[in-house]
Amino acid sequence: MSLSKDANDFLERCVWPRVLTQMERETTYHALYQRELQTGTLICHRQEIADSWIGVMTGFLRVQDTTADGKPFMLTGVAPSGWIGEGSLLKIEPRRYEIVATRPTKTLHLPRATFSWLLDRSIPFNHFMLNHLNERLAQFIGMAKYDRLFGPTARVARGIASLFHPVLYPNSEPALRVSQEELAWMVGVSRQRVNSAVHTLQEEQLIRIGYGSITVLDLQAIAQYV
DNA sequence: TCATTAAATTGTT
DNA sequence: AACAATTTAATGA
Repeated sequence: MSLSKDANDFLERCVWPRVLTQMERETTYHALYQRELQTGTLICHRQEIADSWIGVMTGFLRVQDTTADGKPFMLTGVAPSGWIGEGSLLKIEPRRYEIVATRPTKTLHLPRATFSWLLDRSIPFNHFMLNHLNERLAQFIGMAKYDRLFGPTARVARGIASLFHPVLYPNSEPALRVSQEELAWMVGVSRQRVNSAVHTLQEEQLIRIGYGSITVLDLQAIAQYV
């Protein structure tokens, strides 16, 4: 079976393969395939039936929809080590959103057939999936709350915290490659506001700003920032 | 390895 | 939104 070394390293960092039996893991790994996307590539189109569960090895994905007047707006971002699209696999209906790579990105895909096969036979996989969905739900609820109650700096903090979510993105590296522009899209504020927000957060020793990257120094404080 | 250049990103108005 | 400054990545001697 011919997964790249990158893919194997990536899978070792993921949680769900660990809950499978040896046999299930082998079958699953055999079905996985890899894609490399250039900046701006649409990986999932709106209205199409989802055909795979998508893991981000490197890069960054933007999940977006468009408003009535045609302006795209970002729903969330997917950082490396995150998986997206399970919601569209659990039902058979057209996607309501589209997914775009915001930079060169490597993805790993688990085909729908294999995904369903795991759901049908593995209780541990179902437990993983429930937990995964629950964490994502909590994330969206948190986002809605912050949008209504707190100012832009807190929302930026919320956005950063969500990308460092230990369950959704079990990343080993402390630094995340995300530009301030990507953060701005994600949180729904201007890039200028993100710029000033990250400087405020840096002064408070909560994060460190890098060129095209953010390092979280105190995840606990970032997640609760008001 | 170093210097040069282009591209990306940040910082500021 | 526009512009300048800065950092990185790529290229070639």
